[in-house]
Amino acid sequence: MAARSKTTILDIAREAGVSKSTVSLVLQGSSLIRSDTASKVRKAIEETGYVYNRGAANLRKAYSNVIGMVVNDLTNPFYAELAVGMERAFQSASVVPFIANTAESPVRQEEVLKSMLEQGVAGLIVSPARGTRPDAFRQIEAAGIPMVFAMRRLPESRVPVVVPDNWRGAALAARHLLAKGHRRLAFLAGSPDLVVYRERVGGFREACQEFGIPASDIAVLEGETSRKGGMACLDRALTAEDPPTAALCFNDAVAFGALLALRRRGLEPGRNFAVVGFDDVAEAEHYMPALTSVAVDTAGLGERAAHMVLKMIQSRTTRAEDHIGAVNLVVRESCGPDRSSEYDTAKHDTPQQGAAA
Amino acid sequence: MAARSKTTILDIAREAGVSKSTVSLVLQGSSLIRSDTASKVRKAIEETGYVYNRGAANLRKAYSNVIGMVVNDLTNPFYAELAVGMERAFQSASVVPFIANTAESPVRQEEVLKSMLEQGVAGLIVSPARGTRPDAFRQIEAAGIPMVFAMRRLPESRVPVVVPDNWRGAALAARHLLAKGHRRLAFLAGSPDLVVYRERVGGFREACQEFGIPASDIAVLEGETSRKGGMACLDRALTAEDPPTAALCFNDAVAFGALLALRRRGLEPGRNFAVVGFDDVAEAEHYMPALTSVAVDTAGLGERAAHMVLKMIQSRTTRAEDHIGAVNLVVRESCGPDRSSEYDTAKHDTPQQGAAA
DNA sequence: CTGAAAGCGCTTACAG
DNA sequence: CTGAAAGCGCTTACAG
Repeated sequence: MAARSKTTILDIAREAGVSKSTVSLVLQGSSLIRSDTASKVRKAIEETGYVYNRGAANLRKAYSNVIGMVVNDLTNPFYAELAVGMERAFQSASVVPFIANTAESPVRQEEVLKSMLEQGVAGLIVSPARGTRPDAFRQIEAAGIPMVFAMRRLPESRVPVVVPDNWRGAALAARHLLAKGHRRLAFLAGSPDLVVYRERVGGFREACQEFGIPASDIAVLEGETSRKGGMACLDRALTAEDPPTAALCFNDAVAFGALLALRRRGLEPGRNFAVVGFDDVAEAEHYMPALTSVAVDTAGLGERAAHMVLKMIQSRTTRAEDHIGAVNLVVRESCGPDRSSEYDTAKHDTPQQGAAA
Repeated sequence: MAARSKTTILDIAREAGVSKSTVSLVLQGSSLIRSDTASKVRKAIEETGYVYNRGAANLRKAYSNVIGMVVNDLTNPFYAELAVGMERAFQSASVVPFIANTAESPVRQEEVLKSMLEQGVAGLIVSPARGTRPDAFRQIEAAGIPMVFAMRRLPESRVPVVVPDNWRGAALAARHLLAKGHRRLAFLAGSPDLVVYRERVGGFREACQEFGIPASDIAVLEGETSRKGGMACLDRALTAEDPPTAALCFNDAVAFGALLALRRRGLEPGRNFAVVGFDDVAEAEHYMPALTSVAVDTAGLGERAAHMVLKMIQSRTTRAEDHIGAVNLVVRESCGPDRSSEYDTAKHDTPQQGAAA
């Protein structure tokens, strides 16, 4: 009801019997102010219910304490976990992260970016929407605002990225399948417009090659990177004349879809067909069967990205070294009997031989 | 690299050969400006890469176009869906929603709220963190900032809320179970510090009473409202001496946990034990077995909340009428053979009789 | 239709 | 240690 309170530092200066400069100084925790003066001021602040106007301060100081995170699909638990990691890192630094969702729309992304720019963000973490044009970030870059890409990179961009080691993760997963004796493999869902996809397929192909699998024995099926896409891809894979016996999925959502499609066809995942996911979202562990997946330490990557922008802001640069996060394969039940072992990056530098059935 | 570009309206005024008032006017789309003057100005804006400084504008105009959404757990897909609904509504109005996550921590919530306040938000949508103190929003209220609570309400608060009809949803679900012949029921997870919990348990109890079930035959088990909590609660329920045959779960996450625990004990959900969830998150449909759940139209509720604040801001009030959203039971497989019917609110105003087995 | 002037709430040299 | 003054980038009456 009350009209928006308009208490300003001038009011509290009057209240405390000092000048507004003094108030400003105590607000900033300056050591120039005598402690009894400071507490007098703080008392006045308390009593009047004064609210600091950060916008006015930023206008004068010419920098802000808000950092934007723009995420391509908040509905995917994966990105929510990423956001949580970023927030954790920002919490200690006294910056406020604001999250915005683009729902995988480049148009929406443009609006969101413009808002953030106008709002005067000090830095940006973005996971670009699918189909983002190369010049979508031109204005941000022209303004010299520190930015890092998380989880996704743009083909020819010089913006620093924080991504998992997609290539190796996929290779790890494929080797696992190959070591279990599978010789006809499929890669399910995704499409080449995503760099991630190209990396994952690359690792997958490399591993197959190491095991001497002819290219004709592997199926790379494009499709939506969702549960639905996974179902569709699996169905397509199985209708081939010489169908695969195992699949590496673009991500966990796709894997869940594949598992479901298998069940619908009366096949038992892990027995009749092996599936591996990618990302290792929280749900993977509790799925039925529990999903073997490539863990990427999502929240850790989020934190990393956060620290990266923070550092860039501090050192006034828009460049930084890419961070490629370690991955490891978490073996559960979706590829057959649980051998209760975790294959990690280190152990899998080289392909596992001699495990062909 | 480039230092933050400092182009101001004064620069573009000079560039276009007009006064800065004129520039400001075209920026606001005023019809006072002749169209050729306007296009001259727009051209200058284009060329200089000018970025509107919304902070400065807000300072002068004394209002802002940002609305804060503070959410208690972004990791729960349910809240992500809610956020998506809100964003959809804001997209048309030219306001920018900024999402912040409190991770169910009242301390974090306080920080976030303070930030939003200092940032000068025009309005707020919040889903209060668990354990929020009654006076947590005092400062927001004192400042007269329009605010609505979404999904959760605080015991004695006068802040308008947008929530689903928890009571009826729970009653619907319980009647479904009772109509299928179950006579020993359990309510799984949650705790009375959440108003939602009290409402859902209330509806559950009411339905049981309608069917003449003695209070001694129903078990209300408190617990964490997560997958893990669901597993624990189900285990506890089944170790009772006269165990229940069906359970209504606090939410879908709990239900997924219960389903899993059932499987672990060698029981088949839907055959040996019936379970119903609450919220009907996207995953419910694709679960194994597909989960019968109370649908609450999450995104719709989010939109509703968004429109509510928008309207409050416009009419300069902090009061509005509560919105209690309709619910309906989506019957799938987790309570036994799919009868491929949907029970909706209307059909279930009264309990279903005569279906006892 | 357009320009000159004041002011939003803060911070920052600059004196004292 | 504290006060008076200028200025951050915009908008808004007010003249013309």
